[in-house]
Amino acid sequence: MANIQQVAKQAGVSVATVSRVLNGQNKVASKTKQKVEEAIKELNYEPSMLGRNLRNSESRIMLILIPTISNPFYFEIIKGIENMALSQNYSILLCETDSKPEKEDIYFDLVRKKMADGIISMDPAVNVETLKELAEKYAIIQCSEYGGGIDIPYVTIDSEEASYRAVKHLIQIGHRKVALINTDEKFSYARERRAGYQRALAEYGIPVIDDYILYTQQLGFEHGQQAMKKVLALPDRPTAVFAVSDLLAIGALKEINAAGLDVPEDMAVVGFDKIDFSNMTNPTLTTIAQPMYKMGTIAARMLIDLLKGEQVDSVILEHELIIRESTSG
Amino acid sequence: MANIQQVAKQAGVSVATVSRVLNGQNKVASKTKQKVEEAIKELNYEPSMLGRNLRNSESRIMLILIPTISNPFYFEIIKGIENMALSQNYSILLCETDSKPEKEDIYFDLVRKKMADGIISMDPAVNVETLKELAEKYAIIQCSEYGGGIDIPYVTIDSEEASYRAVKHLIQIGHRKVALINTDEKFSYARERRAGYQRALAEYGIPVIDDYILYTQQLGFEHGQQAMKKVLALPDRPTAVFAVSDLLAIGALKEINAAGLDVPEDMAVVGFDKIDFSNMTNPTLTTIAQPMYKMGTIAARMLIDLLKGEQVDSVILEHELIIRESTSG
DNA sequence: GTTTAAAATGAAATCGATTACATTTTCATA
DNA sequence: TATGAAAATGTAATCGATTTCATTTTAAAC
Repeated sequence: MANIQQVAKQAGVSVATVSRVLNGQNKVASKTKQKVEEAIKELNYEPSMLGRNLRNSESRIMLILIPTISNPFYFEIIKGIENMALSQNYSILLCETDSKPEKEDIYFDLVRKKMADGIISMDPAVNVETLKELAEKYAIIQCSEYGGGIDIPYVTIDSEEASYRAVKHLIQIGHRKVALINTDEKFSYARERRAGYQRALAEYGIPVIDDYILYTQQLGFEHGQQAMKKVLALPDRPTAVFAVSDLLAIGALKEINAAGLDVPEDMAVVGFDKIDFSNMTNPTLTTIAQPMYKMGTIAARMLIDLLKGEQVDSVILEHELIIRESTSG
Repeated sequence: MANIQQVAKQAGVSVATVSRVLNGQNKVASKTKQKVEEAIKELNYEPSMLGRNLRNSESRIMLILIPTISNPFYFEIIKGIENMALSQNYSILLCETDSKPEKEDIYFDLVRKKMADGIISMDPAVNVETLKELAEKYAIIQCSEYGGGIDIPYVTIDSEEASYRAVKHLIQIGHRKVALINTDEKFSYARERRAGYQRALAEYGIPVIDDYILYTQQLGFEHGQQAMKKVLALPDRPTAVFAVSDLLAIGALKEINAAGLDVPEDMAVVGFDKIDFSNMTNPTLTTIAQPMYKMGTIAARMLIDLLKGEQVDSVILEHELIIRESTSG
């Protein structure tokens, strides 16, 4: 575990010269450079990030805030973030909040303590006040989710429009009784997706029936099952259902199967996110694809720019309706 | 962004005293302590991990090496690791290798550069030579996977026994033609699972048919589909299949459905891992449950102990056969 | 009021790098 | 050969904490 002093001694130069060789920018005579490189090799020297980071007042770590790692929705985004980060010599600290403020706080502290340089938040449940406050002093990007009305740069898709298209698709293939399985409207995307749902209905002159709109606490499989149970129990049963996440939709799928009904014959289903598993179910799931990998790379790029002190603007990416078996018998 | 000097000045004490208050162990007069705490509050001071880490020659970060984040198998393990790590003031750096040595190397470098204190490797494809070399200087734990014959502590289950039980279950419910969808036997667990498969067959006097053993490159859904295609095309078609991962099994399930066959009537299926999705398929999947959360906490505990310089022994955990619809009509 | 041991506190070194500034070397030119 | 600018290198401060060792303060015992 040699340090820069020892390398300098071994090469017969000063630490400044070794540092210059290490960082490459400054001009060092090629003969000197060679001596230093030999010394580095001989001593098996690896520069310590601890020293470098302290001196540079940075950690080269970005913190990724997600509610839970169990939702595959985040996979591709994380991959995108990771690859961009890696290419810029950043590492990522993956942090599950479980949507709990206490855990959130632990992670925010990491930034305050300079363990991480900035945050990419994908947690819709994040404490908006704290985030806002934090954003005044630290670099923060919101990814896929964003708290409305805060001045923190974000990258996301147009949820309202995506939802509108999903529901329009259902109407166009003949459905007029469309249920919506939504989550808590404290989340902006939930409000937007309901708005899109209503816009599609309105466009075709279909009245909104309150009983057709279900709310779940979370986006998981079981919540989809429970919501679907209620849908199936409705007196005037819908013929189609749009769930705001694939996991919800897959839960609904399972429940419909369990009730002995056929998808899409008796009940068409549309999900949201295009997670890997949406293609593994039987039938495969019609869903809205978000450009997740790209979203990840952009979020990471934005954070890095922010850290460099550059001006960063929010980005809205394209989405796509993927029609599969659950809406096309 | 106050530092310890400013706090000391504000409180009218030396930095040593502030440090002592911060770390709590040394005795500081309660009056002094109060002064310091007030100064900390007034200046909104947060100790910098950069300074602390340099001084302590540690990063308080552990590196988690996984082949890909796309396999839900790792979820619970990661959660286990994270919670244990958090409780001991460690953070985790999640690193996807994509089973590529180049990416692996980038992450190994993080340890060499003291960006991370140690490694929990869950990557069976990891370069064993490099790992062995690294283990001489750094703290490393193998989790769920382990390269045979290396002197690196691991936590895992008894794969041979688990596989034996899975196949025995199939035999006991009446199957004598059991296919095995395995992965590359360069992985120790693949060798062990084949051994367990053979032991079960042998115990019931069933000859091993080479054609019934399939090998896939990876553990993913598509690989399960492809392997199942081959199984279904066999002249003397098996009546049951044991896949060494749930994703493979789910791929197989899909393929069997696509062929118009019924599970478990025409083909019983057993998976391995008990990922969340194994309960969302139709039919639900019989599988081997590994105590993943526990495995994660133990791995983290072991790494922390290793970092403290303590002696650490390998651990083998219990597994459990979960019988569900795919083997019980 | 001394004496003395224990408790509290402080001064300064240290961890391992980077970098501003000072100094030395090189080398083209007069 | 002397000159001076440019290039190369070195010295030492710095980042922000912890900790050893020395010093001062406290308080108990006589």
